[in-house]
Amino acid sequence: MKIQEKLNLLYKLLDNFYGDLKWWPAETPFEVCVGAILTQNTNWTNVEKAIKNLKEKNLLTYKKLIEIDTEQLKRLIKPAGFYNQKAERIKIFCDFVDKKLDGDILSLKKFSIEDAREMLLSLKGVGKETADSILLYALDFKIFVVDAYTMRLFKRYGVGDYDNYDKCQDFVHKNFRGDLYEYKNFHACIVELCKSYCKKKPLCNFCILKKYCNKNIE
DNA sequence: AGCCAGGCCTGCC
DNA sequence: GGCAGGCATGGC
Repeated sequence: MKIQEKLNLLYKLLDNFYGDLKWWPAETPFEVCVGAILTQNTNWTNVEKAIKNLKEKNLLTYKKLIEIDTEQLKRLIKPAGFYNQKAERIKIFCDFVDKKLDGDILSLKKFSIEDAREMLLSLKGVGKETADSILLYALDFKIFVVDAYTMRLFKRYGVGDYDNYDKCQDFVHKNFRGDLYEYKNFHACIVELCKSYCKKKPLCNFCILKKYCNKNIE
């Protein structure tokens, strides 16, 4: 089977297994952005606590987050870890929304995907995965989000051995026949699958899928 | 008790 | 342009 077919089949398997994971779990595009920064190298359950703290005080707008004292912001997002860096990154991001986007993150939709990505990447604290998560889940740009899970999974399934974000993303862009929703759910399924993957458990989701996969592919 | 989580920046080379 | 080291909390 061709690699391209294998990649598309992988998504079908995941979609059959998990269905619509309804990513990103957030009420507004702005919340997606804040969540994307907070979740950097951090368990999502910890991020939820931080988001909850912000919501309880009605602080989840760029204006409120610009106004708030940085030390107080640090206390509120503390559960998400790396709170010193993340507080600064959130401040920088909100400043960007205020000064460059006229207060509306959706203004980025006026730009080409390349330009919008460039603008996000220029912000300190926004790397490729964070930028792409914002582009895909907050702005509905059709771009594939790569992470460590993705490259690991692709290697294990034998659809390519990538150790490089751009090359892996490029591979998906060229070979995955999915619409916007499927781009969103593909990444979500990969994360969901890999989170539950454990070497010690013989019948974790990964193994079940792999068996299913082997049976139906080869 | 130790390892990991939905990364990114800096400072080296 | 690649790569270690630092950042910090909470769950298992």
